[in-house]
Amino acid sequence: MKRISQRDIARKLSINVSTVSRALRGLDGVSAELKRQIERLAEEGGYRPNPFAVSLRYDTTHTIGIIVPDVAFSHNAHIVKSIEAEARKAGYMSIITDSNDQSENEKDCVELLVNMHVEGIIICLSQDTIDFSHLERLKQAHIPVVLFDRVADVGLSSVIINDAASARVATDCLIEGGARRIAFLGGPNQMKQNTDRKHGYLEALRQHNIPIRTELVKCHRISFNSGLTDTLELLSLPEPPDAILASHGLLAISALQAIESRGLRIPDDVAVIGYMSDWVSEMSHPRVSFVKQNLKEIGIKAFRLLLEQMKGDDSVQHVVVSARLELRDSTKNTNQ
Amino acid sequence: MKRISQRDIARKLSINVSTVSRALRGLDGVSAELKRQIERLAEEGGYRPNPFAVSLRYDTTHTIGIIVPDVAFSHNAHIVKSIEAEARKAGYMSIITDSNDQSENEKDCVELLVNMHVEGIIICLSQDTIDFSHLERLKQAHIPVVLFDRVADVGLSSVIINDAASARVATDCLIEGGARRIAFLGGPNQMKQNTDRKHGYLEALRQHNIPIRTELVKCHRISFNSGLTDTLELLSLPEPPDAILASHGLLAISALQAIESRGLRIPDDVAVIGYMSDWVSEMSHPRVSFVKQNLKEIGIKAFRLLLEQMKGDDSVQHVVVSARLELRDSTKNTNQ
DNA sequence: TTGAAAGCGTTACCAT
DNA sequence: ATGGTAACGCTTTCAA
Repeated sequence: MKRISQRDIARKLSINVSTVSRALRGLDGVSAELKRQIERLAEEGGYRPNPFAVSLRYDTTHTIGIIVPDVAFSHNAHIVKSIEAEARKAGYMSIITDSNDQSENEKDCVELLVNMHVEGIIICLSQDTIDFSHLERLKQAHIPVVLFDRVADVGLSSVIINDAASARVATDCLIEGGARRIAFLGGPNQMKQNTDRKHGYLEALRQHNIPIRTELVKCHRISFNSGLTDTLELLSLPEPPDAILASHGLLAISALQAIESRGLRIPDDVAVIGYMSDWVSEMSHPRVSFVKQNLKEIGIKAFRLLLEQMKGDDSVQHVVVSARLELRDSTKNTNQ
Repeated sequence: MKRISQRDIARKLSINVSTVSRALRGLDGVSAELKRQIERLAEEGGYRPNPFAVSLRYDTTHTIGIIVPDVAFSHNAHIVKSIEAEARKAGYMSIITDSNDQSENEKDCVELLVNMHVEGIIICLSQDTIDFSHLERLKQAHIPVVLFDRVADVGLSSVIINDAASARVATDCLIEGGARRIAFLGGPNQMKQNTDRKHGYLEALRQHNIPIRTELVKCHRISFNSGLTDTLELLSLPEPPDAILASHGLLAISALQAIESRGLRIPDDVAVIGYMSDWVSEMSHPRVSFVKQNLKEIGIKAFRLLLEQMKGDDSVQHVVVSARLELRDSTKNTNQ
């Protein structure tokens, strides 16, 4: 019930706490005999150092904070898991918070983590974040921050994938498969991630001299329903698309359903490529060809960047983890 | 950079820390004028109470621990999210740990959380946990524990769904759809959850006077691959099943793929019902009829049970959150 | 209304 | 080899 402390052990042996402290940490300056006794009592009493006392003493919490839009979404969950594992290895605890993809909550998460005295924060921004004052405040307070996936140009270190290039490659692939009217299903335009991917898509069209049709570009709030609505609209166009590049797993899955609901075949009538996790692609039907992101690597890199900052390095670094196209059954190509 | 403390404020105003403490907490015994000054300095300096000092003082951490087999799996992620939200409302931080569905790691997680001095732990056991000594130790240490989903008869409070009944209803549904050779795809038999569901399944068969065929019951380690292997084996039987009840999302999805790979139709050749989250069912193809579990409710109930214990109530309670069948496209029935 | 001091558990430093 | 003490930031109790 009540936890045993060094003082308790000291009292039982009629010795001083400082001796207990030394013994328990294996420092010398304690006779072998006494050390044995102390260790036995600690063992019996189930002694655990009180991490709060230690934190207080050293003025260091060995804790980091993580903010994601939705931990329950496969992509984020895997990255969080990876960050957590890497942090643990380095002796850091992780506090995971969820912004529900809303900027409002995101600010609360920052507040919470700052209050908890975390030593650093890793953030994937909400899709509606346009005001970065909370990030500015972190910077001013010299709290290490690393952004990943959804980043912003605010002078903070970041880990992203090669968004533009991967979108270009994906679009190339669709073109090679014979598609000429390729739609882009993305998120809000304030997201740099989205504009980068869109630019990659547009660049591929340009290189192949395919005219850009603005009605084929749908950039709204990312959600299953908006993906469904947008795709149905696309399919109702006088000249509907023969391929869709979806920049988020939710959008890709909703596109699949919309296409199927219209009785169209994938990939014959409409080909699809999406950004998603292996598991979501594996589960989809037909299995969606996807931009495979090394989620584990993203997590590892993000934590390492944070660690450097926490150790005093104040350089701003941008890491790009390259993603590659994985062909499954929603595209016509079979090469690679 | 350096954080401002009450002492800093006190020094600037040449007053005592205790006065600052009282002012900042809105206790009376501080003149309005002085209080104003203190609050202004606190505001300016971005003062935050040091949670470690507070924890040390009150001997209370306001922190709970959560252990799940895999946070990246939709079902668990949603429950964790719910627990976390409910805990936050009550002023508790959550430390989320992942056992990777291995008993070995699960013990490490318990160790970690105990070291962190969490006030209570909510656990979903690993599928291979057969030794409960770590739970026993928690009980002896009077650390509040609540099990959910995968529980054990070790005298600890728990939150589960109506496993047996839901499996019986699901099996009934398959029978009503015309199935006579129904397979059960489950997890290891040491899991009470699994045996309960299996019993529900068997009971339904018995009630309908359908002979029990042991070759149709596959209870192995839960994984995508084992689900695939088991289903392929089932389909290779001289008399293959005409329906499958899968007790886990991974197993259901792998069954779908196995069935499809054999060129069989769902639900006409083989009907399927699975235990899974809404999102996994929604994403599957055909959309799997599923036992819908109120994940949010499970999380809320689990935390509330824990909270009661943390407040001193030492009664062991077992809560059942009832799940219901949701029909989609992998079964022939259209009623309900 | 304000101050002084003790204490939470731990560690570092200095003394013995 | 061991003890004593101060300090981390905060709250509480008692005294002024």
